[in-house]
Amino acid sequence: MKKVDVEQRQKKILSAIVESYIDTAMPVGSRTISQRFRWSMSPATIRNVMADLEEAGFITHPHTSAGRMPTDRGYRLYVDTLLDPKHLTKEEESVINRLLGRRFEDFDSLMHASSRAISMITNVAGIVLTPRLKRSVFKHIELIPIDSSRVLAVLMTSSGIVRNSIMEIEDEFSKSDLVRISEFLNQELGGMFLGDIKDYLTRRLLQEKDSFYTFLKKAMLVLSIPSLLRMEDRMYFEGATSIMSCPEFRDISKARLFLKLLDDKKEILDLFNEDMEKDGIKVHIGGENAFKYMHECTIVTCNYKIKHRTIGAIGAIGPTRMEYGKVISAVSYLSEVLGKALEDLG
Amino acid sequence: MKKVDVEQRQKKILSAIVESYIDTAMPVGSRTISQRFRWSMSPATIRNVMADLEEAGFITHPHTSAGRMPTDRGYRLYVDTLLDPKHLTKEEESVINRLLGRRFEDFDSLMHASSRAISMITNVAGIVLTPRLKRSVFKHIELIPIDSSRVLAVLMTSSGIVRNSIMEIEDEFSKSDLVRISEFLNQELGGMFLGDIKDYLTRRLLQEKDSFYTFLKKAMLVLSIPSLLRMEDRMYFEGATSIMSCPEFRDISKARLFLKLLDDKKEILDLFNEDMEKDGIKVHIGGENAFKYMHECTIVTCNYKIKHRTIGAIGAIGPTRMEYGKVISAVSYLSEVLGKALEDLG
DNA sequence: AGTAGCACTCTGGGTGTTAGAGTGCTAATC
DNA sequence: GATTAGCACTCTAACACCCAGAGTGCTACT
Repeated sequence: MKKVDVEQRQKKILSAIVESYIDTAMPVGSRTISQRFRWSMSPATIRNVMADLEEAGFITHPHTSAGRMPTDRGYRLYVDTLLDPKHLTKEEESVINRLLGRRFEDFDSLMHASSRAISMITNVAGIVLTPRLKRSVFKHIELIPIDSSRVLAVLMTSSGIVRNSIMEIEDEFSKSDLVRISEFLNQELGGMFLGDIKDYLTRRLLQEKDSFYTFLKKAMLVLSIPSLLRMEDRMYFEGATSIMSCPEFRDISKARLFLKLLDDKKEILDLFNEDMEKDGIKVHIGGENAFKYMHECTIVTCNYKIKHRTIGAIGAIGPTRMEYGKVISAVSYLSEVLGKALEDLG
Repeated sequence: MKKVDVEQRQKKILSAIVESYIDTAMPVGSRTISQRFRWSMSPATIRNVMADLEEAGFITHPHTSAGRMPTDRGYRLYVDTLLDPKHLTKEEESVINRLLGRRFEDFDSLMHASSRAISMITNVAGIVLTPRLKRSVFKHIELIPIDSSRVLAVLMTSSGIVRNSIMEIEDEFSKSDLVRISEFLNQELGGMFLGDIKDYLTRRLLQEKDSFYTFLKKAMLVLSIPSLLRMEDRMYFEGATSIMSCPEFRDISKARLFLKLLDDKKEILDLFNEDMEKDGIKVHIGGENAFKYMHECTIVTCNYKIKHRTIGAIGAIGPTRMEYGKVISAVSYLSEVLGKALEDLG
């Protein structure tokens, strides 16, 4: 890898190219730049600089007589060092406030609203991951007998997520069992991360004997209800339409590929989950993504927190040619708003 | 409106045109038909018949020297009287069984699986509406105090839908209130349709006095928790990708319109809700739809039932040129499967 | 170092042409 | 009288072709 030492003027011009290209989706020529921007340099000079930039791998041209466009590396440099932090405009903030300002009484619509807000502001697709259950804190469980063979279990986390599931029981629980079990669980597990519970109970189990042992066993059975503690992987998604108006999707097969990517949620999920480990905005540009379908996309993610603890992720996905400044600030801002809204909800 | 009296041979040929067009997406000429089908008629004869069919409004041609393609009216006649009921193939049934054969412990994935099944079999988009809450029967309500100012309400219907919501209370409920209220509601409302509850309680309210009056008021307050009894209008949707491979969406602007239609769920929802009133398969072809964005689409819907009572709807949406036979049988079959699965789930 | 000039290259849009598919009509045939 | 063959006509889709315009790279000049 060559050392990256791009002097001031080159940076300026790269910036100009990236921004112009993001704006128009057309390869930009030396003339355009020398006109569009004030600092006086003749097209010829700019051409020389461009040649350097091209050699360094920051830009290419699709054919000899075309203007230049950024490569992934070009975008990368731009995002990392050239992009001046953009603030959301008044209108954009008002969009967010309109969509997220009200008090949400349910979870689902909050998620929807968030992803919609991203897509509306940035014109790329917005994605919101539900808070990871395993990162949530146990608050309360309630076991409600429905009939002789079934129990409704309701689990609540301290961040206000409520999950419920109906559970078949085959005589193994008496009514008093249920009461004791829920009391036990509520006492023992309060404040514990859901992800840690299983281990904890297993450890306890090894220490106990006889009657309490079987009791504990039953209690664990309750928590093993698949859909109750299953690590939720839902993904809220909005904006497939608006993204289709990008000129890059003029070619229908490209559009189809993109839609396919969105369909195949697993890969996206993995990426988000991985990113969640780190704090702040993460940007994955085109070929940097391992997954081949993402090679023409950029994905921006950001974790969101409840009470200073990362609990989920939010992001945007669109063509490499996206308005990085706007997308990054929108995602970043919304991650905060969402966190707050979730705290309120809980 | 002309009287529709299309003699046998015309019907046969219309059928052939529709089927061939559905198959190839190309206007079909007289030669094609005379070759593709065995009954021996010369292209010339067929042309004459075609001219009649065209005059009657069942087919058109895009320009003089092109073959014929069905009009909406043509499709309509085909669907209503010419289509022989198609059975799903072994593979198709196995797709359904694979996707829906297992026992679902949660509602969400069942809905997803159903819409996915439709889209996989038919190659058009599958849509499933969640069971309408107002058509569901009250089974049980549980009020769980969370802290001094909040209560978690969990509502269960006899079809196994569980809805929960957190409710702010400002001192108006004591703990014993909550117990009494839930006992009261559970006794009084069992077996009642959720849609009828509000009226019922209001009527009761008028008859009562004093202390019981205020009690009832409180009870009603509980049930008015917006997200608890809000008539759920969620829609599960699958198959935007596969539908994009239809040749009609070669033109990106058409594709965009279609995606827009899918985005704007309200119109679709209205249609489904209306259709739910009637039993069985409903087919809306192109221009028959009131909503302009649907003019190039066909929507097939079918109600589904739990214990012989219609509770929701399922359907498919795609370009007018869809495989009507397959779509209709798939939707119809899945409505039954889904109903059964929901009964199991409950 | 920066710039002007120039030859060169490549694309995209427009035009012209043609083969082929399909029709409608008329006249011949069963 | 219904069917068919034949023929003139029409329209499209595909291809070749050309040309203006945009943009480059290089060289020579300031």
